Amino acid sequence: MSVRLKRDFFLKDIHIVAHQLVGKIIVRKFDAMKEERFRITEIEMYVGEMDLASHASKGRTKRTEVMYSCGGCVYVYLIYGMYWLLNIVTGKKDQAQAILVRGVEGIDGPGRIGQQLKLDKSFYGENLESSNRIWVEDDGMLCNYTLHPRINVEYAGDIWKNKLYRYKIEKAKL
DNA sequence: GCAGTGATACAA
DNA sequence: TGTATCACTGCG
Repeated sequence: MSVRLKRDFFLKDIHIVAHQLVGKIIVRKFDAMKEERFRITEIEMYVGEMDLASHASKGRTKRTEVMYSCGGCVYVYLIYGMYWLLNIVTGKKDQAQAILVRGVEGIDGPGRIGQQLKLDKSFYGENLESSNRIWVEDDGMLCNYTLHPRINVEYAGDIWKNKLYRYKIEKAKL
């Protein structure tokens, strides 16, 4: 029995949402016939404007605008001209928190997830509570996870690049 | 180890 | 207008 997560799940502080999001299921409906499910195995937190690794550290721009809306929206952006990365906005309006989905079951790597889920700029700002093509479900599975530093954030300075903001599911629990 | 790739942000 | 940068991947 799988239940779609409502907006209030994402409105909590990012630290709470992140540890509850590990093991949840991303559902991507491609058309009437095709609907695929992916259990989240790895995520990273970007905790707000003060986080020097976050796009929001540069303030509000056209690209980061959706990070400033309240939780439950999708933030996608194109990186290196090739890959659409999937993020989920959390917290209250103007907190600028977002969680990068770095791995799901069967797909390792944020760029590959974007390819597999056929993401593009039209997903920018998509509402996870009401969308008919992408949402998140809870099937009740509880997962343990391990903490690690984030990847490719060398530019963020000693304090922020070393934060244990990457959550990885324990393989044994899958 | 590093090329490929193009939108974005900011300087000018 | 130009250009430096980039929350990555795949092929050496």
